[in-house]
Amino acid sequence: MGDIANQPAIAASTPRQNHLLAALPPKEWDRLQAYMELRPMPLGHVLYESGSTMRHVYFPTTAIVSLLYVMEDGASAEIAIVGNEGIVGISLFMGGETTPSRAVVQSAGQAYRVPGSFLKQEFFRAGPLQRLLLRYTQALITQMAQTAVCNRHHTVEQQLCRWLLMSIDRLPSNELTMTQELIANMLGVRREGVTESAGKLQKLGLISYNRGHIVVLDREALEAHACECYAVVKMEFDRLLPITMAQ
Amino acid sequence: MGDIANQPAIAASTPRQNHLLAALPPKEWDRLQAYMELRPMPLGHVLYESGSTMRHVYFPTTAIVSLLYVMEDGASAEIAIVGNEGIVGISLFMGGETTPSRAVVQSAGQAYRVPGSFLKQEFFRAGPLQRLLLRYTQALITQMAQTAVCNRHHTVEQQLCRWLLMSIDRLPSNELTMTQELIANMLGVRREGVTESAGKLQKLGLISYNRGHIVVLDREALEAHACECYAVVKMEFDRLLPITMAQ
DNA sequence: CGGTGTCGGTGCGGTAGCGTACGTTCAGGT
DNA sequence: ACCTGAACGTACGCTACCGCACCGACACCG
Repeated sequence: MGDIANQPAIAASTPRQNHLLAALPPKEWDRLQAYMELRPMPLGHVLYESGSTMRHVYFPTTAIVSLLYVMEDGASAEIAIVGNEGIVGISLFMGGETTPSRAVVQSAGQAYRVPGSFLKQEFFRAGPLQRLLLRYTQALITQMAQTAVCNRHHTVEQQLCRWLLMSIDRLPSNELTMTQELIANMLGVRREGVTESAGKLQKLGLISYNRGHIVVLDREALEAHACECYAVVKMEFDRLLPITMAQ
Repeated sequence: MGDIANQPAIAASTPRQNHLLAALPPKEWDRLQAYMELRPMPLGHVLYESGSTMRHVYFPTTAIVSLLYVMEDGASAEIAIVGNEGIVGISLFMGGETTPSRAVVQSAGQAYRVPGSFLKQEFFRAGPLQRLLLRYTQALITQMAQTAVCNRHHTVEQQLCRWLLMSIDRLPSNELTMTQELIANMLGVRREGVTESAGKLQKLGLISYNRGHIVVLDREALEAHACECYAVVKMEFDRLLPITMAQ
């Protein structure tokens, strides 16, 4: 549709599409810029494996990355989701270097890559970058906490609504490319459960989907259908990271 | 039993019982000491209400604090658990000042209280204290992430085992005072569910309980009964915070 | 000593989601 | 044009857990 109009040329990302990068003051920004490298993020690409040492951090612009925990028996569950509002690889500056979870590209796009050692060095200047990253980390913590609550108390249908909303919030349009099987992996439920819930949402006219292509038709109704978890996390992100500057 | 021998007098806490405080170098420690105040932590006491501004942080010594999310309909779920290995109130130095969750004393004891403004100031010296707190925060993140996974995939019985293990890890003995009703609130399940699982564990000889008094009889078997989540979190805490110094 | 409230045990119908299995529809390749 | 495989639909028995209701046991208190 209007995608081409919205994204001139082949939509080469600009760093400022990432909200964290956009919020940096000029001086911090200048130092960082030299080390940034734009990288393609194909669907399914694994940025970090569980327990592996991280060498880079990533600032997504158009890509969406899922933080996923994979259990011994192969079952999985999404811990959090990171798009152009955030950064992948917080454990680098938090001090642990690794995490027990996996970072995998959930929606193809692009991200800026920065060497971990350099970001760490910048982080410990204890300036605006540090404050920004810490605030983001707190927002991420809220998201994880709410995921725990949601997993405990809410139905698959509610969780699907939340997940769809969180995803399109991180994309330029109201469409996303994602099979029901993949969504099931993220939510940690059966594929059939997603089929059923998605079918229900389609019948209600909230979404339409077709072979891995999902369009959100009625965003407001979808919000009404979701559990409170979506709103709680969104409000907390807006509160902690009000710097929703030039996209 | 040997409790009296282990805890001379009425067990007045010493600051170094908290692992984070114990790990501080002398200089940091000296600055902090003047601002610390030992506080009793009665069962059920609410340290922070969801969304309220935090004025202090707490370093538990003998108390255990639960980070609990309470939903609109009154249902609840534990997000994480903090004992003498940690600190309550990370959002103060992370930058958000508040969180959408509640901190409530799950096991009575004591904690050292420090004014938030002072801790924040110390944190931004970007020295050992900062590094320590950030590492702890990452460990906490792992705990929350694993809670999300556990809520998704594991049975009440497995979760109960995990919860018991995490609790006694933070206490000097293998006993804890906790009704099944309270445990149910923490796990976000029905009281009857806890009754059933606890009864099973008792029949197996892993624990014994009586009117709010639980004794872990066979720790190893309990670990074997728990899901992998317990071990994952424990290993991550040990890795990130190896400073398990003088208790 | 008996009353009252907390704590725990049990039972029963209802249901969301699981595991499994098998079908259908569509896209893309040779 | 056909074949293959990916994506989605449907159905069935099963289990864990919920909501509710009720009851017994013990502890503390007047």
